Parts: sequence; C-alpha cells; structure tokens
Amino acid sequence: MATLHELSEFRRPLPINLANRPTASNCDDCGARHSGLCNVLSEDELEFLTRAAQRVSLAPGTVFVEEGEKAAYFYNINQGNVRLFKSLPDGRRQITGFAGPGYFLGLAAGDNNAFSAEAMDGVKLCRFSRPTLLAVFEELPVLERKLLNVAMHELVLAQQQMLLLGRKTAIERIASFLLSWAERLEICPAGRLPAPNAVMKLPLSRTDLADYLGLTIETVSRSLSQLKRDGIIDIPNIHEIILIRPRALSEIAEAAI
Amino acid sequence: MATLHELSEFRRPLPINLANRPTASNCDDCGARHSGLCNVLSEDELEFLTRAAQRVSLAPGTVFVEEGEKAAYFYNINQGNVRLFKSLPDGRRQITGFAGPGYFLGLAAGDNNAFSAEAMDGVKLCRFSRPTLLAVFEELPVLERKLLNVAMHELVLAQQQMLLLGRKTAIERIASFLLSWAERLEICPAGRLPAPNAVMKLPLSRTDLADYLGLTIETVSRSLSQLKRDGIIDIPNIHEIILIRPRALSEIAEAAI
DNA sequence: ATACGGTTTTGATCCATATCAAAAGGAATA
DNA sequence: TATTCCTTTTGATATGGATCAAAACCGTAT
Repeated sequence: MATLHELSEFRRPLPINLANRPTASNCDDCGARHSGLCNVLSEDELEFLTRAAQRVSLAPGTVFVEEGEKAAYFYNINQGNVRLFKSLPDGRRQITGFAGPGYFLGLAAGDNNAFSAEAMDGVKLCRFSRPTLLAVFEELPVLERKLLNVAMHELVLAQQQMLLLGRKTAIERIASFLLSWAERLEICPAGRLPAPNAVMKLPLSRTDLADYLGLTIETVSRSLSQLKRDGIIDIPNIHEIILIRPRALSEIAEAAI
Repeated sequence: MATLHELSEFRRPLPINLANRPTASNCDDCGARHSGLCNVLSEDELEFLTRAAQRVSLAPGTVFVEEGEKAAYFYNINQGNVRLFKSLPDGRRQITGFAGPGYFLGLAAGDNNAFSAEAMDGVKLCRFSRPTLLAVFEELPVLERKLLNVAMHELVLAQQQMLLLGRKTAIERIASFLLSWAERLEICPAGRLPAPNAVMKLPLSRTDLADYLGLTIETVSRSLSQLKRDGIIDIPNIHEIILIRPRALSEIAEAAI
C-alpha cells in the first residue's frame, strides 16, 4: 500500500487525494491531514489514477467551472479553497458549498454543470476529463464506490442546508454554520460539540457567509454581534471565532424547545 | 434482455424499478412509463436483485424512514408518492423532495438517516437492507454506477433548491416550482418549456407546497392567485394548474432582467 | 504618522412575507 | 338540502430581515 506521503508534493506535485473531506487522522509521515483513496488503492492503482489527471494551478478569483457549460471535468482539490455557487441574472448569488484540500468536485452535474466554482485563494488541483474517469471506473471499481460515498455525504449536507435556508432564522443559521464549520475543521468529531472556548479560523468574507446562508452581510454581522453580546462566542478578529459556549450555540442551531 | 413488463405486477408484484425518475418513453408492452435497471440488467441479474428485496405496502401517512435513526434500508418506490422532509423540534418542517414511482430512496444517509419519509397515499415499494444491497454491488457493479448517477442527479436538484430557498422571492419560488413540476411530470423534456396551456396535475396540499418552498400556506396561495390574476396560469381546481404562458413563468422563475 | 480604499459594524427605515383572523369553498355525512 | 369539518383564499396587521446610510475598523501605501 502506498501512503499518501510517498505520492506527496515532496516527490511529485499535486498528488491524487480523492475524498470529500479530510479525515481526522494525521499522516504518519508528514503530520499533515490527508485522506482518501490512499487507504483503498494499491500503489499501482494510484499510479494509474494519477496518470489520468492533469495538474492545474489557479490564481485567486479564477472561475474554473461555469454553471450551465458542458460538464467536461471532475476535480480534486490539493491546495487552497474553492467556493461553489449558483447565480441569478440580476447578480443574486447562492453559495452551495466550500471545497478545500481533499475535496472531490464536479458530482453535481448532468450534461451541464449545475454550479460555478471559483478559487478563493491560490488553488492547486487535479483535473480528470469525465470520459477518462468513467473509463478508469472499469479498472478501479473501488473508485466508483468511493465516489458514491462522496455523493451520498454531499446529499446529507445538501439536505441540512435546505432545512437551514428554508426554515431557520438568521441567528439559527449563523449558529448552525459555526458548528458545521467546526466539524469541517475537525475541531470536533462529526455530530459532537466542540470543547468550550475552542478557537476556529474562519477564512471567509462576510459576503461569502451571507451568500452561503441566504442572508445579507448586515444581518450576518448583526447576528454574530448578538452571539458575542450574549457571551456565546468571541470574535478576536474578523477571521477568527472562539466558541465560548458551544452548547448554547447548539441549542440555538437546533431550535431546541 | 428482460423488459420491465415481464417483471411487472401482472406477473409478479412490486417489480424492481431502480431509477431516480421515470423516463420519457412508454413501455412497449403495457403503455405505462417505466424506467431504470431493466435497460442495463439481464433477466438473471434482475431476478437476482429482486430476490434481495422485500415488498412492502404502506398506508397513507405512514412514516417509514425516521430522521436520525440508524439507516437500515434503501427503498425503491413502485406505486404512490412519498414526501421526504426534515423537522425542527418546534414543528417547523422542510420538505427536501418528493418521490414517486421509479424513484430510489435512501442515498442521503451516512450511518443515520438525514431525512424522514412519509407515504402521501397508498405506497408500494421494494426495500433492500443496506448491507444486502452493498453485497449485491459485488455481483452487479452496474448497479453502483446507476446509483452514482441517481445521486449525481439528486445533487443537481438539491443545488437548484438551495438557490430557490436562499435567494428567490415567493413568486419566483412558485414559478420555479411549477416549471420543475412540469418537467417531473414529463409535460416537457428537461430544460425545455411546456407548451402554452399545458395542463398539470398537482397532487399536493398547500401545506406541502409551503414546506417545500420555505414559505407559509398563505404566501403560496397569494402567489398562485397573483399568477392567475396576471393571466400566466389558471387554477381550475386545487389540484390542477394550467400553464397558460410558460414563457412568462420561466422569466419570473429565472429572474430574467 | 497620515491618508486612502475596502470591509465590517452599527443605526434608521422600509418592505416582503409572516402572523392573526375571518370568510369562502369543497367534500363527506346526516 | 343542510350540517360539519377541513382546506384554501382573502384581508388586516406585525415583524424579521432587507435596504439605505454612515461610522468604525483595518490593512496598505505614502
């Protein structure tokens, strides 16, 4: 079995790292958090898959998937962050998700892309042409299994987001978001609460946050301020949140009665 | 190749019919619209799959999947309609989708179900225990491919719904819904507009509609009334809509500028 | 340090949709 | 036909969050 480290940037740029989210375990070799196919593929198989990919670097702000265009590729993020979104002609925007290192992208597409994708910072990724990856399935059925799991997990998240967007109040949306972001950063295991006073980086603008939560930036700001006033969170700076009382946050998020 | 008709209720109750939506083509044998695995599986394989299923009949109102419970089964609807939803403790409800004959259910689940499912009318379905179906994958990899396609299609729909819930106005939501429902009923091909004056059955209560669109029943009613006043639709009775000017509906739905 | 441009926060007001209330419609039953 | 019950529509009012406006903040350049 190849470890991810053997395929990592130290030896070869932009390794394959197919997963929908980083795992909780750190790499034995390099200490960083990796995940994905290295657990289920042999080195030969990884080699095979790697050859099917093109490596791409993107400048911040690059829109590399355009909603409505013919879906040509799947992507696997190796470095940086990406926002996925849909837009209306008058400029209204709904961010449908964020993708970071390890995330696999491009499942939400029939013949055409259902979403656009934009690099939030410097991004490096592997790009697979769709026909190529579908051909690879024949050789690596385990890949198909993996992708099905990724898609199923995305569906769970999508349904959570529908509940949030359709039925939660502003403050409930913010509270829900903060907790789900903590899970994403693996500050806590999925379904568990972070420890009190956990510190969390939040590398998103208020605009991104608003467009993800179906609110305006003003409402996002006001809700965060209120949680701070109530002593539930602290905001030492724009891109950092301290979850002082995660339990209270959770009660707001789940609308506990 | 077995046709679906050979496996249909005339010969054997509750045939397997794995698909996420009916196809546009009618069955040569019985005229009804079927779809799914019959196109890709041999009769032996269908037989194999059918043996892995339990047939179940459900009375209207039966909740047969409970959000948060251990995910034990996948389901394939053969008859009737199902609503999928998530709830908050205080009773707020978000319907995440509707499933009719031919739909495959249960992908939005990790260890636990992400949603609840309730029979809207008399429902007949096939139930597969999750371990069993996963075992079947070994024998029928094509099934996994099929399910991946179903999941990808669900993701496209989920992202559409996020845009609707996060960023569209009440009247835009109603217009979008009417057009997507027309597609679902195959009154028009996907991505195309229905013909002017197309008639459409709408077997949903205003409450279901409101909970699907993130609105109240009053706002749903008012928006429908306005579209009627404007001569864009007609509502001969509660469960029937005439799409008088689909083009106008589409302009509202897509917020054309 | 100061000035500048962008982002975020806070404040004041407005409005789309929710909420509350009542009337109208429709199906089932007496 | 009249009665009841439930759903839907319409009307009146309230409100959460949007919009408009200005101040505070923050990083960068001068």
